Amino acid sequence: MSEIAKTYEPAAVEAKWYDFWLQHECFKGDPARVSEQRPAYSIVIPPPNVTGVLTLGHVLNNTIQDILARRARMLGKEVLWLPGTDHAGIATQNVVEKTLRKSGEIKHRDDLGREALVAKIWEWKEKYGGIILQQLRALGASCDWSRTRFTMDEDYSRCVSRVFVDLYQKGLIYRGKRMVNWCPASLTALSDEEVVMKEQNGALYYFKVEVIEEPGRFLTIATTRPETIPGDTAVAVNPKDPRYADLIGKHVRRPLPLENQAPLPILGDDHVTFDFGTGVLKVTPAHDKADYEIGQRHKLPMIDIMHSNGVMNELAGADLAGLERFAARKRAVELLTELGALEKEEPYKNNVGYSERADVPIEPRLSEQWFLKYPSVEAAHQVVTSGEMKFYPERWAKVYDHWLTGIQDWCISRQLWWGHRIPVWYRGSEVYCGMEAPSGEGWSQDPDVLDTWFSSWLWPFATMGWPDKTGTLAKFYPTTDLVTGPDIIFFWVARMIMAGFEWMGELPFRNVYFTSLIRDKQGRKLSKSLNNSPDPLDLIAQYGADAVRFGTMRSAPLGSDVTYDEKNIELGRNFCTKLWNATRFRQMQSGPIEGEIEPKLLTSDDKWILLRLDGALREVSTALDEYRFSDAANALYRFFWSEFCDWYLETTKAAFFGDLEARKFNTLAVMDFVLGHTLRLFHPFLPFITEELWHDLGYNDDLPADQGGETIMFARWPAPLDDDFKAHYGLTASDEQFANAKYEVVNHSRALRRDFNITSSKRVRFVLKPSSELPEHDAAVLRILLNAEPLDIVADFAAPPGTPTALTPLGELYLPLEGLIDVAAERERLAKEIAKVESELGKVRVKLADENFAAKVPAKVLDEHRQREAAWAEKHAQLAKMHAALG
RNA sequence: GGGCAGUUAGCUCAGUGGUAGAGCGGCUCGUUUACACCGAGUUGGUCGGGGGUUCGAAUCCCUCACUGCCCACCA
Repeated sequence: MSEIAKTYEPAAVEAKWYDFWLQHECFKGDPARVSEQRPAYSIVIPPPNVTGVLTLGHVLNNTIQDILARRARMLGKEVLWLPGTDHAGIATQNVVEKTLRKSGEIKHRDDLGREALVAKIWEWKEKYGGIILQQLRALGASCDWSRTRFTMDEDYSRCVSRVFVDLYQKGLIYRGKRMVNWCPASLTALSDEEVVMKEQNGALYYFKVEVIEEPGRFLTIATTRPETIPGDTAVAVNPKDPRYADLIGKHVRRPLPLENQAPLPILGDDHVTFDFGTGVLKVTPAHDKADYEIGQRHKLPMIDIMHSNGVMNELAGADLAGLERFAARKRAVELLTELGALEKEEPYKNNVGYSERADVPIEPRLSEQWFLKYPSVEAAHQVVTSGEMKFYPERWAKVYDHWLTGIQDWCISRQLWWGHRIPVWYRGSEVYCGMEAPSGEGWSQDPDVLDTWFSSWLWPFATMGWPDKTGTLAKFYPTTDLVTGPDIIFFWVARMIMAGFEWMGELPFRNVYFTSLIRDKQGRKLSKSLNNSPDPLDLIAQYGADAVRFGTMRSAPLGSDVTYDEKNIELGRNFCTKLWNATRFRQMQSGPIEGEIEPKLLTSDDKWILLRLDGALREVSTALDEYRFSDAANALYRFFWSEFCDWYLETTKAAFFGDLEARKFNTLAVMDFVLGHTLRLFHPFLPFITEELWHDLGYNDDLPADQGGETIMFARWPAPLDDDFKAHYGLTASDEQFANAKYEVVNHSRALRRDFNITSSKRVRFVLKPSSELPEHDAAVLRILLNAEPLDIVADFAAPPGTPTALTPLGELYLPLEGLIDVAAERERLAKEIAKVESELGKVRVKLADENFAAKVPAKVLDEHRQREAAWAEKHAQLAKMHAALG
């Protein structure tokens, strides 16, 4: 308990409490504590790249995880939120190589060689890796840092080898010469998922070739890649195509290169479509996936005309050899033109596969690689379609299903140095696969490393001590929730599910929450290169971590993208300030109090706010149960600002500043009840400020440590108010209605002030002619909310004609203006009011007059319309009477 | 080419059959002691177009348009 400062200074408060939590080991997940009474809740962080720095995407993702983890703790669960980083093979090697080149240390990785470069990357990792984990602390992430893992930790690496060997022995991993996606920039094979399609403005080139058996007869072929002509080994047409069917089995003369005049056979293949280009396809089995398959079907030779870096080799012919592939394309077109073979060139848009990392077009290339036939596909498929594992939003299940249905073998080897080395050794024609090097002389290990995702897919259990299934793994696996971006649903989520079934015999997590994508105001993804991605640490420094968290949560709905707007963060900051000041107001009235709420002394306002609190408790819990974080945040915002501050707090002033001293204690007790619930309800969203205020108000002092005595982190999650509670305190719907009616009187008074230009700060006399007796407290509240001096409650008030009047649910409210009475003006004002009422009344009456309506509408709706009509009609009658009284 | 989202106030978005909403912005007024990072009031919408179902449609159905994302071996 200490005095709340005038303004909230997030930086100091955040550092103080984060240190406190760490010192008290509040984030620790201990399997020994798990029991039936204390169930486990676990979540593994999607490991960011070691090279990563915090982005708004991470803020969104990790705030959600933190909310889930903190709420689970408050619900009395033993929580493990396990953090860590991913070695991110290709990305990290690129970053470090680039750094070394920039500093002039090397020109090329070969300058260092494999071992030295890997050592350098490790050095770099120790120094800069994990910056992002430090940054997550600034956000308030309650990860169990003592369990931080890295995908290249020694025991993690053993897990990777173990599953490789296992899969190899099961016959699911094989080595083969296949067409793969080759990245000519990174000089490695890639998986299908690492290739992104991009639309290109290219050209379609039409060139002709002569049929050898029928001199003078030419075929025209359309291609986007004329530079691959030297690699052609056939020409294909559809056998059902009447234009060309007779040519199958004959040959054409190869147009390029000039020195290779070996004829190309014309063959029939169903893959060829009639209506694309000319219906004649050049077949280049070594440089196109589809052509490769045609080649296989027809046993065509393959001519690889390119080096691995995309430069044409000597098989491309003297004219093209040595040229980079796109330069070669230009040259090939020139050559075709010179030969008179080029018929035309049309602009053409097509999709080209790009290397996701290096952002260059990939080259289909035949090479020796390791492949994996995915394991446990059926189980992974079933668990989602059956609904045992739930996706949020649900529609991702369909995407997942579709991918799993058409799944191809996974190319898992990479020609890189940074990563898990493939656990296979060769000696002559002998091959050995094992976790350790084979004994004996002359063995050499496969030089390739594994795809990064081949280690990431083990994350949920390899981080928990697998293959030892006791301890952590026994208690915390399967994890409860996974929170990640939909962009890695195939890369990571799907594969983790398979791995979970394959090695744990069980799903790895029960629920998957896919986060929104954050875009800028122009709808673009946030990215470094566009420089449209604000640094979350700057935002935290400027607005406070809670503000960033709350602003982000409030604006990120389940299931759709969000547009980033700093205004949202600002709103978060304003909200924290509001929370701070409202709490300060409580403290200014009194220090901590002893004792309970006295039911008999509850006012209609007290009952109203308790019922509104109940509504908020239900709304927030339900929303969180359904992973609707923005709805939960909005409910909190609305409750606290629009209900607690705007109305309830103002009514308490009747007790605190008015002449009803007797109610002061009870009002404090109600405030403490509401604030105590509110702070706990807010804690997962706003961990720092709630912890600070919890202590400042002294709410921690009378609770034992495991109920939030030392920290709000372990305070009980507030349950909705039950029926016993409501009965005990006499909370009924009619109390709520009465309070609402009272607040409506206030709204009417404000409208009157507006109409007669009386500012809200000016104290004026109001007279209420009550329709029923008004309790003393409510009169006092009205006096304060109306800013009336005095507020006369006069049952038989006879207002001078022309006195501004409003009809309220509690009676007629008068604004007697001495010397300012203007009968004509008041008559006009009433006429306007009447017109409005008549319009509403008319609308309802039109509906009710419709025979169809009355006959077909449900009774409930009909009833509701009749009530509405009656209400408007009554109002209309009263207004008309007042209008008539003015003469 | 296939699939999935979305289109509501100037902006960002709620609203799944019954009186169109919130926040921000704009405008007006206000330093009444929790808060000007505030309070009070006010201004903004033929709910993308067209058709249909219904007593009644932002909401259900059909269709079109536009935007975004995912999947796909027409070179």
